[in-house]
Amino acid sequence: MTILDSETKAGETPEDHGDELRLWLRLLTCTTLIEGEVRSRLRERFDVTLPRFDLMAQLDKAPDGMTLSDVSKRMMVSNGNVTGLVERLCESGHLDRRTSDQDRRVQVIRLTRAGRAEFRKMAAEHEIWIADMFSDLGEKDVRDLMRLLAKTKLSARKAARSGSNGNVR
Amino acid sequence: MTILDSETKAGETPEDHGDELRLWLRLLTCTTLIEGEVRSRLRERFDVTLPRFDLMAQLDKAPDGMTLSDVSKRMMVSNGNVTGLVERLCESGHLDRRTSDQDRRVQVIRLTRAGRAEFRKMAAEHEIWIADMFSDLGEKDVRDLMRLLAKTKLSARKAARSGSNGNVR
DNA sequence: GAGAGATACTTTAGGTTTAAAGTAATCCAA
DNA sequence: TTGGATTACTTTAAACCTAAAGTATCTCTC
Repeated sequence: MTILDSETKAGETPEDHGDELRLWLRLLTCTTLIEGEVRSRLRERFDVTLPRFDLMAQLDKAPDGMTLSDVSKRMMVSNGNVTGLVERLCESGHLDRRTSDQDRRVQVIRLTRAGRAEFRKMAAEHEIWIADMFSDLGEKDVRDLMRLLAKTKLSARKAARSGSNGNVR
Repeated sequence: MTILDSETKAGETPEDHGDELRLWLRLLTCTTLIEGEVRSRLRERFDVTLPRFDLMAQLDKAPDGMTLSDVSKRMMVSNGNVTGLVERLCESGHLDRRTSDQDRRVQVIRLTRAGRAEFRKMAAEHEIWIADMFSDLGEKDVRDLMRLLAKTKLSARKAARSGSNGNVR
């Protein structure tokens, strides 16, 4: 469809990256919008913060527990952040934490019975909220978005890897 | 393409919202990934935080300045947050702040000459980073994503409006 | 089995963020 | 024109978050 790629004659002129920037801003807006709404509903409805909910969501998918490092990687947050979150959730009785037998550096955390029950209750409503937010999208829209975002994720991850260290070009 | 819509016989059974939930998680992952990368590059390359950069980006688009409320709405963050950010950016000489003549409650902020120059320098690189992150997407992918995210934004905003107050159903 | 390096986690300092309460200025209706 | 409501911003307390430095433990090589 494109008549002529505007960048065919090498990188002389400063290339136009406006489209990608606008796309990024739109992506960010969508996420911020939804995240903010979820955050405020979690607080109003269950008096829980989003990070706590997210952490519990990770643990709910791991009946045998996770190490703090696992959580940190999955949630894409720093180690120190997880330490604090876990501490508070243990104190409130949602989480159980114990040192691994095999490796005394490792802390294994898991949801307590009560923590799991509370999470399940929240998750059920949460899922409806999310469905509501996306309700104007058709089935094909959802499929397309899934595909395009998967592609985006791969693209971004590649750029992140090559950009932060090796620095090609 | 769908043989039979699984939800044709009314809302008896708990409907399946798994697709939307997965879509939301993927959207969140993409944003977190890119945001984290941008954050770390801004720090390494320019020793500036992402919120500061975002605020300056808003001001760069408003040569006549903005009120704190404007900024707060645009950035979708709380008022108190903006107060602190602005304070630090004024102190470092990037921003200029003065009380409106018409309305003494209002603070108008704008980039200083130095602040604008520094922002432009950062923005130029930032734009390349973003383009890089999306570089595996074709032109059509970008167009499609723009369209679908616009639709998502409208859908989410509608749900947010009806959900937080009116509470239909 | 001793030491170098890696790994898992914690601590620290500083910045960001929110919700909620507080202050000051403006608006508006009786 | 006066008093109540609204608006713009600030302050406060608590949580979140990161990067960087620190501690404890493990692994691996010789």
